[in-house]
Amino acid sequence: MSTDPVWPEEIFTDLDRSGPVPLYFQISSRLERAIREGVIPAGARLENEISIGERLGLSRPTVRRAIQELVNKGLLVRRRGIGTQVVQARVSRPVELTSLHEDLTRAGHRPSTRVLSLERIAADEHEAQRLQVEPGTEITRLRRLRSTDGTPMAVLENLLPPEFTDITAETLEAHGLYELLRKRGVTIKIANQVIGARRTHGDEHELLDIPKGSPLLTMDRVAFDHGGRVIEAGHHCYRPDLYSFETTLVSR
Amino acid sequence: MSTDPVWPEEIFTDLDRSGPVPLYFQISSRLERAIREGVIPAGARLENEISIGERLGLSRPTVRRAIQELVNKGLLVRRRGIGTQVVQARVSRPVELTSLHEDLTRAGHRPSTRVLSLERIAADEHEAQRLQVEPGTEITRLRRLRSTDGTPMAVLENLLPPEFTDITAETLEAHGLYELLRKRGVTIKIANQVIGARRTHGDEHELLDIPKGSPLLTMDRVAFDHGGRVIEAGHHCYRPDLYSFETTLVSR
DNA sequence: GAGTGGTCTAGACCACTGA
DNA sequence: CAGTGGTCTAGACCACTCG
Repeated sequence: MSTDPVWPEEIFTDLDRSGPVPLYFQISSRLERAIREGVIPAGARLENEISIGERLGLSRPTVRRAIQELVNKGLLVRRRGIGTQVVQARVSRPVELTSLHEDLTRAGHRPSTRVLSLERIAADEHEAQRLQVEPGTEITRLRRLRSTDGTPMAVLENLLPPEFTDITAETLEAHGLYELLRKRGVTIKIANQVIGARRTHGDEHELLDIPKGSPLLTMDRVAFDHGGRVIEAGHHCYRPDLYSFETTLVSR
Repeated sequence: MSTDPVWPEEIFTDLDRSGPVPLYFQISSRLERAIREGVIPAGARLENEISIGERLGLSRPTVRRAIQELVNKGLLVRRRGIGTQVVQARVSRPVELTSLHEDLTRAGHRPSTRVLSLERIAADEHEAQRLQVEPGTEITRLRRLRSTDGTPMAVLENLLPPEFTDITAETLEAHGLYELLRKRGVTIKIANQVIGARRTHGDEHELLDIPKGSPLLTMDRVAFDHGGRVIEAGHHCYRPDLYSFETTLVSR
């Protein structure tokens, strides 16, 4: 009890018990902001779960769940018999279920997209397998060039199942694929990703303005809805000098 | 209630209420095995949480926690008002807080390691910053070649802080770095990773038996203990035809 | 021994879904 | 409407760490 594991009271004013936002989420998001802004410094110890609950008028499981969220994000470390501490390590944004377009916008950049091709085709064997449809099914094949602040950054190739054959190039140049899918009520529940590297093929070096045969960082993704249906299958390649994948791993 | 969301009773026999293994973990791990082995098929619906609890003599929060584990792993999908279903999509192993050596062993391969160099040096500015020590501190610099079934696969460069200056090349050729650290009671709590790509430098193409200037998949990692101290900083490069990073992402 | 997080119980009310 | 998961409460006992 020599150290004072407290924080400014005002972090947790105005908890809304009637609205739709869960209490544990209100707690964890405010706590996260306070940590990221340095209001609660790295290495600081939190109060124990029970007294936090008493101060806020919450039960221990609710407080505990809020803290668990930040433990999972790698912002806090809990140790039995010791307490809860703010992590010293700089935390990077995890690989999330978001699109490149959204990642860039959030990072303060202004992404732009050029649709290189947008075709409705009959799926060949390989494409049909990726989308889990019958070969010959009419699907959408899409190829885009994504730039950031005017610099070409990635070539995005995507396959879409039959239900999305009405997407137009104009909307794609303005809005990012995932944003369009969400607007149609399509929810991505799970995605499998494989990250790798290879040389440029075909016209990729011209599109990305790099030497022919240069290394590319690649990401292959298949996204599923709640029923296990494939929503989208993508093969993306990035200029490795402009893009990389960051993750924070937390031991369980 | 038309579908019968049940499973073989024998999955959950022999729950151990006195041992050190939490009940929720016993449930989730057995359930995971049953799903991975196909005993519970993809798309099957689970019973609701309350009746599972009654059948097993457990409270709802305990059952719920077990299910949540598998939702987080991407094996189950829960929807309010609907129920819980086994995911249809094939699930890949997530990027975990494990070493390459352990990943390979678990995948049934026989990794071998050649220690290329193992030096105790005074940290230059850049190395000191990565390990978060003072420049000039005596650290360990380590360079290894990791092969699988005889084929060279990755060049692993690591920096270790002063407390590990007594590690020998012999133990490193047999045991993998993380295994050695764990044996000394060192626990890695958090790691930041950046995955990227670049050309080969220096002698890397010779070591990996690929053309000079070929693409490499790279991973930079800094691992921390519970107190935020750096345990290890690594720069690894992999032959992209032999290695890639797989992840399953689950929407929150 | 005092204090911490880890686990577990037995209820409760609500929001959402489908028939 | 009944059934589902999402949230929340108010306790309890335990294992672990430290002084």
